[in-house]
Amino acid sequence: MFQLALNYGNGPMLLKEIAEKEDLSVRYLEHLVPPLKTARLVYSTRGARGGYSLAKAPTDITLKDIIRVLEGHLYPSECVESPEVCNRSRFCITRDIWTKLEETISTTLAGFTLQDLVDKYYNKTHYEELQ
Amino acid sequence: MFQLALNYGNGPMLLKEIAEKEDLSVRYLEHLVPPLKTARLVYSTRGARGGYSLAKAPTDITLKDIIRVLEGHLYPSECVESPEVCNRSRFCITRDIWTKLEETISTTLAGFTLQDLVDKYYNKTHYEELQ
DNA sequence: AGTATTCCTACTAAACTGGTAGGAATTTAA
DNA sequence: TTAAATTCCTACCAGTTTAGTAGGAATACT
Repeated sequence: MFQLALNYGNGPMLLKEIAEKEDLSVRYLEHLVPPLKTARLVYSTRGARGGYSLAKAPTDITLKDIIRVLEGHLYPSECVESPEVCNRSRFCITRDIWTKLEETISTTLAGFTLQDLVDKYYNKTHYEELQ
Repeated sequence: MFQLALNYGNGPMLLKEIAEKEDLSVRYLEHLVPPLKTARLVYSTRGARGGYSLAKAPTDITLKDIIRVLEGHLYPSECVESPEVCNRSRFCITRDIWTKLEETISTTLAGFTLQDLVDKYYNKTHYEELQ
């Protein structure tokens, strides 16, 4: 998603390019794509000259959006979302803590957009050029 | 640890009691104890009339202490602590985010002590009595 | 028609999680 | 001194998750 953000506005990007730049296999990346499409964070064009693009501006995609889609949840324990998995949920003190923890994780990740990463990236590059 | 905190000041507590109150097996609890001892969060007395006690006051044990001991770490990716696991660490933007995330998780958990849980517990119980 | 590329489904190997099991060591108490 | 209670140590195990690989179908451009 970071590579797509870097490429935003320049047409579709190939998995092959992303694979090279991020040192991952195309086969693996293919696996990550479907949920991102369902969540309408990216769209694809098939066939030759195809590829992937972000479906929204990098300013409008938070890391929370992405991680929720790729990892499924942000809580440290299932019981936060589904109290019924444990019959102690009703009065469990620890569960209150897990809930709090999910909130801060959630807030932290929602605080970063893809654009922030892009900006960081250019700052870092710039910084290293000055060394 | 919560049960030990509830029992703090009343001598050693049996794993059997904890197992009953938390609906876990003694066999499983036995597994959790050694790291807690090494970290000097609890101490034990063996043999008949033995059991476990907190090694410090509940006010002096944070949830971060406990979870670090039982779960080993708080970061979402190994690279936060060990940059060498990935040769992209040096310039990886995502790693900066994982580091930030670990910080907020860490801070949140360090913000709760066992005594806070005990207090919450009594408040809840009290609240339910009023229903 | 051929090539490039996404898309779909199945498979797999290693690690992790949440346990169970057997039995030795230690302490108290009758 | 023996029996009972309990922690302690080591080994094992089964299900789930993670991080992939693999084959080949569908689609679109040239």
